[in-house]
Parts: sequence; C-alpha cells; structure tokens
Amino acid sequence: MKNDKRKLMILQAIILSYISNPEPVGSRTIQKKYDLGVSPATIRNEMSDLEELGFLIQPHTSAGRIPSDKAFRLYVDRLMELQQIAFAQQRSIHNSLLNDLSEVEKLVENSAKLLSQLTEYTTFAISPKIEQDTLKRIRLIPVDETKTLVVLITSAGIVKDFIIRNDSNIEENQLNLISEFLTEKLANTPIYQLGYIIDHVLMDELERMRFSARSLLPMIKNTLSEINNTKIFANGVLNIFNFPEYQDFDRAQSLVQFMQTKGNVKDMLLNAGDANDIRITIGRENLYDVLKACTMITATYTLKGQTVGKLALVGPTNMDYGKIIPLMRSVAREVNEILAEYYET
Amino acid sequence: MKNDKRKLMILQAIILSYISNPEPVGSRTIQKKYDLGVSPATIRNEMSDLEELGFLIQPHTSAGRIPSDKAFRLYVDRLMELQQIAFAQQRSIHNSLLNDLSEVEKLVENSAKLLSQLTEYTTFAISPKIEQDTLKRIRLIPVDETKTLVVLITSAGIVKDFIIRNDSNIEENQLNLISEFLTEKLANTPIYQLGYIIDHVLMDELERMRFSARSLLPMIKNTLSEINNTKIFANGVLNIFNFPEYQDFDRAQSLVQFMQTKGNVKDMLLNAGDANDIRITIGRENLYDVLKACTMITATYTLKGQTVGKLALVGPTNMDYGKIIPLMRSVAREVNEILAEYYET
DNA sequence: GTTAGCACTCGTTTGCGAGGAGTGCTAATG
DNA sequence: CATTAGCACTCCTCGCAAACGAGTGCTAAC
Repeated sequence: MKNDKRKLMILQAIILSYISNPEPVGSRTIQKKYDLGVSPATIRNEMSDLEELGFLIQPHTSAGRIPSDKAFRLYVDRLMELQQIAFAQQRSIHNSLLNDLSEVEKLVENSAKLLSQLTEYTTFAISPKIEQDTLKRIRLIPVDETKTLVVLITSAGIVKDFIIRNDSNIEENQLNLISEFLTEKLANTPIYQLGYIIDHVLMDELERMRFSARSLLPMIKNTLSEINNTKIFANGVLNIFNFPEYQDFDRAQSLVQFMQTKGNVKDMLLNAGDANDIRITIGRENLYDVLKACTMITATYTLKGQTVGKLALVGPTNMDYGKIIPLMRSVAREVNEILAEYYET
Repeated sequence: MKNDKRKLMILQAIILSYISNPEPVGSRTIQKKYDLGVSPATIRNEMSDLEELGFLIQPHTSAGRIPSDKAFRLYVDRLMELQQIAFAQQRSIHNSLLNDLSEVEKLVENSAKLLSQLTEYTTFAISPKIEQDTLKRIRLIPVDETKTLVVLITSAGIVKDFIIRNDSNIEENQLNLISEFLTEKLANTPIYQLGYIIDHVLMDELERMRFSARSLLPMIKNTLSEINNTKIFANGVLNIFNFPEYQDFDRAQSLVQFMQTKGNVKDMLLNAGDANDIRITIGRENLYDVLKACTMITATYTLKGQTVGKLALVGPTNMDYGKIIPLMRSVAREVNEILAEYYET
C-alpha cells in the first residue's frame, strides 16, 4: 500500500471529494473531477481493493464509497497538504486575541470563541486551574456595611475575587491591616493549601493580634473551594446540526445534550492529554461514544511549562483538515505566545 | 360568549388537551377525556362556533382543531388555574438563589439558569445597568510589574474589576495613594460620567500632585466604556428544538439564530416593558416575527424602586401555564426579596 | 336543543413500478 | 498482464395511486 502511488492518489481524490461534498463517491465522479488518466473501471478495481484494506466503506451495494476513519487518519498523517494562512487572517487572529488581556481566563475563553467563528464548528476551552499556583497578594476591600470584596492575585497574574458577608461593619483601616497581615502570611502558599493554613495556622495568630475580623477568615476559607472550579467555555454547539453525520435529529440532539453537560466536556478535555502540538482524534479513535462520528482536535496552553488550559474543536470527520488544522495551530500558537509575553513574569 | 359556560368548558378542555399533547383535538377526544355530558355532535357544533369566534383553528378540513393565540389569552386571563408550588420546591428555589450572592449580576444570572432548569424552556436575563449608579469606591491593586487591577464598587454594591497595563512599575504605596485620591474625587459620580470627569477634571490635578501615575488614568478611562456593557445571559436556547411548533428544522434554527444574537435579545428584553407582576405575551402578541409562535413571560427585578434587571422565559404557546407561571413568579419574587434583603443598603 | 347516522374531506400510510447511480464481473484489447 | 468497454445486477429514491382513518358537517329523528 505504501508504495502503491495510484491507490493513494485515488484515495486522496475520494477524500477530497468527500470533504467538499459529503456524499458517497463513485468511480465516474473521480474520473471526471480528478483526472488520473485511468478509466472508471480501473478506479473501481482500486476502490474495491481500498475497501478490502479498510480505507473505504460502501453504505450499500449500489452506492459510491466513503472514506473510513482509517482513511482520514492516513490522510491527516501523510496525504494532506496544509493550507497557508493568509497574513491578514493571521494578523486578525493576533489582534482579536489581544483585545482583552485582563485575565488568562478571558484570553482562553476568547480564543475558543474566535476559533468557533473562524471554523464554524464547535469549540471548547477549559480555564486554567489555579490550584497549583501560589498566592501573591490578597486584598480586602469594603463594599458596604455587610459585604467585603476579597481579591486574590496569584503569582501567574490570575485575579479571582469574591464577596463575603461580615457580621458587623469593619473599618477600612482594619481591612487594610488584615490585607497586609494575610498577604504577609499567605504569600507563596499554593492556592489549594490556603484553606488548611487559614484553619490551622492563622486563626490562632489573628486571635492574639486582636483583629476584630476573626469572623472573616472562615468565610474566606469557605469560598476558596468555589473559585477553584475550572470553567468550561463552549461555543457553537449548535453547529453540530450542520455536520453531515448529524442530519439525523435525534443523534444530533444526543450529542448536543452531551456537550451541554459541563462535566462531560471537562472529562473529555482532561482526558485528551497534553501535547506540544495539536492532537487529532478521528471518529472511532475518540473515547466517547457520542463523538465516534466526529473529529476532535485539541491543543494545550502552557505557561512556565505548566498546562494552564486547553482548547478543543469538534467537527465532522470530513472537515477540511488542510484549512482547519492551520487555523487551530495559529490560534493556539498565538495564545501561547501571548501567555509567554504578558503573563510570564 | 361570556355567559356561555359550556362553550368555555369545551374550550378549556381543548386547551388542556392541547397543552398536554400538542395535536389537533377532535370532538370525540373531548368527549372521552373530559366527560362533559354531551355527545361529540354537540361538541362539534360548539367547536364550530368557537372557530367562528376566533378561538379555534382548523389546520385542514378533516383535522381536529387547535386553540388560537386568542384562546390561550382567554385561558391565561380567565380559565386557568394556577398550580400551587410545593413547599419543598419553593425552598429549593430559595436556597439555590442564595448560593452565590457575591454580585447582583450573579444572582440575576443564576435565577435565569434555575428557571430554565425548572421549566426546560429557554430563559434570558439581562444584567443590571450600572450606568446610572454612582461610584462608591475605586481601588488599584498591583498584580505585577506591568499590570494593575482596578476595582470599582458602586453604591448599589456592584463590583466591577479589570486589569490595566502600566508603562512602568508603580509602587504599592503609590497605588494606594492614587486609590484614595480617586475615590475622594470620584465618589458619588455616576458611572457614565466617570470618563468625562477623568478627562476634564482629574488629569490636571494629578499633574499638579506629581503622582507618577498619570499614565494610568487614560487606561482606566478607556476600559470604563467596556464594563458598562449590559450582559445577557441565555439558558437552554436549544430547548427550542423541543417546542412542538418548531419541529421544522429551519424555523427552529432561525429562532435559535435570533436568540444567539445578544443584540436581539437585549432589544427584546428592554422592549418588554416594566411591570410589577410578570407579563405574558402570547404568539402574535409578540413584537418579533420569530417569536410569533412562542409565548414570552417577563419579570422585572427592582432594587430601591429602580429596575436592575429582567428575566424572560420563552416557550411554546401551549406551555403548561398553570405550572410555569407560578414557577416564574416564585423565582422572580425570591430574587426581588433577596435583592431587598441583601443589597438594599 | 340534542344526538345518531352517514356522506364527505383530506392528510397519512402503504405498496409498487420506473429511473438512475453505481458496482462487479467478463471478455476484449494493446 | 494490466487496462478497459460492456453489461447485467443491486438497491436507493421518487412519484403516484389506492387504502385507511380521523374528523367534520349536515340531516333527520328524538
């Protein structure tokens, strides 16, 4: 097979045809659209061989053939030509991502949204886990008599804030003192350890220091667990209805249902594994049943060598890989570069 | 009509049947399911009258009849019986909403999400506009050498924060001084005026005061416009595919398309008008063409007499009003009570 | 006024034949 | 001996007509 150039050419022609028009491809179509210098009969013979080899599937006797997952895998690995991204588009991706750098989370969210717009497929992103990150600064700001804003800044420059309620009014000065105290005590502590430290180390100290605000600490501790929630961003879930494999209403809906459930998507992304480059899983290669008619492409965002987020694209197995892959790569690369440039400190 | 009790009973029976099963209702069905003590022939005569009066519609000669928008309007206004909400459910709504009180925006967002889960319909919420609100406090917090977190707190207790970049490192002390200065100067200024004041009043003063941070002000001003964006929260847009009126793929998709566009939804909600109680628009009563096969129910969130947000539910015209309306009322009432209790200060 | 009876309407389902796209086999060809 | 023309065969799709049935509207009887 590896050396049978004509078979590969025919397979490629079939795949190209199927990508641009998701219908079974017949031998005459190949001859007409991609003149390979042989007659339909010859092509038929080759197609028959390709089917035996598992690269083609015949929906029924008198239909043409469609490429199998195995064929797309071969195509992606060896046959495909990646399209060049236009400079203008590259630039527009870059600028679009620079639009909101306020938080890593925003950047990740926007990258997924952008990719969905560019490809018209479904995309997901998972926000950075800050558990491993260490605290850099904590600040308490009065909102009103009964509410206090807690702002956490991690060493990766990620900002998290939440509001807690106090039993009684606390003076701004007090809060400032507490902020300094907490920052001093908690700086460089990994986020996931904050709760423990607050419980076992700080509570006593605060008492001794006669801060009036001892009641604040448990509130802060309780909310800490929530901010650790990794967020899932989903875009263009509805585009699934445009996938050729999902013209069947019920199937599409069950996939949509799956995608709507954040837990599923989270598992899916976390299971996708890390990789330097993008990673492509085609059809049955996917772990999840509902995805076995889709191709998923994932990329990893890293900051200081640590994985801080992931990007995933879900599309039909007959997507235009030559176009989609460079787009995905481009978005992922830009994000990683921006991360390095603006958040490395 | 008003006095024709039997007609009303028959109409009600037809509506009930159509609510539980969205298919044209025939005279025999009515007789069998809702024994009214008369024969199908009699019912047929009445149905014929009801059709003439505009309450029933016959899809075609040999089909049963379906209730018109006018019929649902009558049903909602005069025939319907509201179901009691179970105490446990009431309680679960209450608790669910109390879950995250950190921001008014969160509360509003969660209320819509909750309502969508409870009803399995599509819901929207629009977040409070803070333009009219006044600034209470502004605080600058260093994130790292090149980034500063700006936290705004409004007098309604709404917190907005964003990150700006500085040209050069600014000492924490400096930032504290600037925070105090800005808070002093800008407190009680309506949010929408902040930009103007910064430009025309503060720039000079800062200069005189020799703060090193003059460059921060333009950045703050530029970002102000963005945080003013009223946010739209949409939930369960996909549930539209379950509406009986939208089994047609293209129609459903055009509605979904409409709903996905935040601008449309924003207009829709703002046009819905304010009201103390919920407001129901059925079918053609809706302004928007795409909604003319839907019922929209809206509620208003108020704080200190001011509208701070809105909640909307979009479902099929044959929704179970007796169940949905109490749910919607309950969620809206809970939110308003929580607003009054926790944010009134 | 109510109702049984019945002819009539019209959408839906079912079955069937024609049409057509495409294959696989066979035999001829260079 | 690989290639190809020719042709029978398969099987899906489309269109159409007949059968079906849910429901109506009218009429005549109660």
